[in-house]
Amino acid sequence: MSEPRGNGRRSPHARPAPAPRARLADVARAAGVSTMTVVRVLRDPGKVADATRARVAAVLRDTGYTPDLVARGLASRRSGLVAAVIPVLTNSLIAEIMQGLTDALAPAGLHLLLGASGFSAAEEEVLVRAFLSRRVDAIYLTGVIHTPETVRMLHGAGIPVVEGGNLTDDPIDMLVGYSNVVAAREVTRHLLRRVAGPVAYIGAHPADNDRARDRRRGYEAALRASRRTPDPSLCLETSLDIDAGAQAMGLLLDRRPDVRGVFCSADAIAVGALFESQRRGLAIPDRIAIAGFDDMPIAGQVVPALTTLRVPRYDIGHRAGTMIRARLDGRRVGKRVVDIGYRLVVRGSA
Amino acid sequence: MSEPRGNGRRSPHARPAPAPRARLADVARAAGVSTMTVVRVLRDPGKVADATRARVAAVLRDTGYTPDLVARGLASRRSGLVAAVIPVLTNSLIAEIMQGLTDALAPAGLHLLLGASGFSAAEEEVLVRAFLSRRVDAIYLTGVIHTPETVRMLHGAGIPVVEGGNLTDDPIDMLVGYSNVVAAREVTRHLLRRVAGPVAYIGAHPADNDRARDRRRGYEAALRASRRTPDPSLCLETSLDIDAGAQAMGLLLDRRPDVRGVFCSADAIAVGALFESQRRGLAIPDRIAIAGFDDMPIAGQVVPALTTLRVPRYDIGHRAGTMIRARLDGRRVGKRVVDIGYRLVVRGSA
DNA sequence: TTGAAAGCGCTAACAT
DNA sequence: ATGTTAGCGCTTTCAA
Repeated sequence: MSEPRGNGRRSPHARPAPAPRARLADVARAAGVSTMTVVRVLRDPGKVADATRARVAAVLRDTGYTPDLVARGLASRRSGLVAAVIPVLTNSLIAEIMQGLTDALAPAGLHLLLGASGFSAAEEEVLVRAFLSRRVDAIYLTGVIHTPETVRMLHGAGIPVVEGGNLTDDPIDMLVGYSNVVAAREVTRHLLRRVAGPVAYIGAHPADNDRARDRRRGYEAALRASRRTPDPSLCLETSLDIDAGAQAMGLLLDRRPDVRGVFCSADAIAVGALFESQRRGLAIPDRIAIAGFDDMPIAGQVVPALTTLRVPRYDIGHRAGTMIRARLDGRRVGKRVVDIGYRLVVRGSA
Repeated sequence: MSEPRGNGRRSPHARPAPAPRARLADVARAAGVSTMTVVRVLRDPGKVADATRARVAAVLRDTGYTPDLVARGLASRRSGLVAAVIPVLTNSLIAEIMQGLTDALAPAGLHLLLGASGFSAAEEEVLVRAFLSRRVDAIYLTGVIHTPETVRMLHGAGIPVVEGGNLTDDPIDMLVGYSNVVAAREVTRHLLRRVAGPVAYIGAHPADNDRARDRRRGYEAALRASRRTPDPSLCLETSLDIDAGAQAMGLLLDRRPDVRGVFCSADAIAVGALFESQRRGLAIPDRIAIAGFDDMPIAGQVVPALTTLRVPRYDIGHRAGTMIRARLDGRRVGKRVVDIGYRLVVRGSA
């Protein structure tokens, strides 16, 4: 026989003691039924007699009962939580993927637990361990580079895992991405066709970032395909933002005034490079051609507009969410690896 | 006497059955101690005899025990989860606030549960209800406009709440922000001093968005202070992105070719407006001056660079996280309302 | 220094 | 159509 609770709040300065939440047992007692009947009214009202249902519903309303999802999670072994590990929150690309993911998950009552690894596989491992401890129902990982321990834990966890944003031969489980190598090769090939002189590369640091790494590989592959040798003095690695892009472009122009084209591994970098070129009075694309990657909204607005590669980022997240839901619902996922594609967008800058 | 579990996995196609996780009781049994002793080794090793501690530690290592945070949450009434409700994930401003928040929370083992309301107070209410059901330990809300029901639930929940990004007379609990009205007035006043002709306003839709609403109010206040009357044909409301900003600027220029200055309620809009002006061959700032709000990274890079208002967005999130941690640790928070300030940044565009 | 017992609020499987 | 009985894996309180 459980007694009303709520006695003995601890802090003397506590604000007006929050009324203890009604539990299932409280509702059941007030309605004169068992907890199971309340549960049925909540989940499958058809199975309960009209009179009983009405009585229980009234109590439910009066008490403002809300289920305790923590308790439910423990009992049902389903937390209703999906975790995503991303490099940083402040990258608009990634943010769009997350928006797609949360939009796909929300209708199923699944909530998004977000962790930022700062582009570190080691930090990703820490987050994955913590999320598994929280018994998340599924995990989304950015990219395909992970520590062996991360992969081991994930295999052992027996939950759906989606890697996003790139392709790989041995995904942990499911994957939604596109070939960064091939896409970057295509952009670079476009530049090589448009430009007579040297074509440079400015990209993000590739450590623990397979997208950046593969984009550089694609650039180099395109050079070799056109019988040029990748030249280290034409390749810069920097941070993933506008300011860094501008600065890197300055460095490049100082070092190699003969450069005639630049492939930037991200639009943020490309836009910075474009502005720096403008500040130096270089005509785009005639004196120097610039191409980016991602097709961020700004790419279409800068003057001249940026030639870039469009990636369906929102779709990556949404598709990942859909695959996760399918698996949690017990359905088999036909294609565990989805190549979501991309498209070269030629504009004025190259 | 609990038996080893793990019998009877359901799906016939299930991948290699994940080994059942070790529980506290498993570790205790293997080490020949009680669960409490294991807990002590984990939390307060000094209180356990050396020999016992070594034995337990070895088992802990061998089994790779990780605590079940769901069970812990139920028993301790602390989920270790902090929820944040934001309008959208894809706004870089908000993303930086979230980065600050998660950076402040992570060291305390607190995880971020993120929900996107799509600028709808009703949707925010849905999310708050769901998060309370998850027994989150604290909540961060974007802005100061909420439904009465949201406020009621939050008051009743008895957990720390931080509203961020604006000021208000009656915060729900704690608040970290700055006066959008005063800040916008200052930017507009700057424009009015620099420009002879009409000064227009392009802003985000103000419904359920108090920051946008207040920035418009600040604009209008500055006009009145300089004895001008706000003119509806000079005020446009649109979406919060570059494309929308460009389009709105086009509309404005068609409608009021005499306009000489524009205050945009966000840098994203301002940058779009700037590009549209450039496409039309209008000199900035001589023919038309443009000012933004937020000081996003791009503001300093566009040519000419954007006059704008700098807001310490990362700090808003970080400070909010610090306040939440303080309260969860049982410390009293001295200033429950923090005016984090701002700074007018004058650059070439106005 | 160590342990036993009683929950936390819910779900699941099996009664009736 | 409704109820009963055991847990889920941990924390908490009280004892020894």
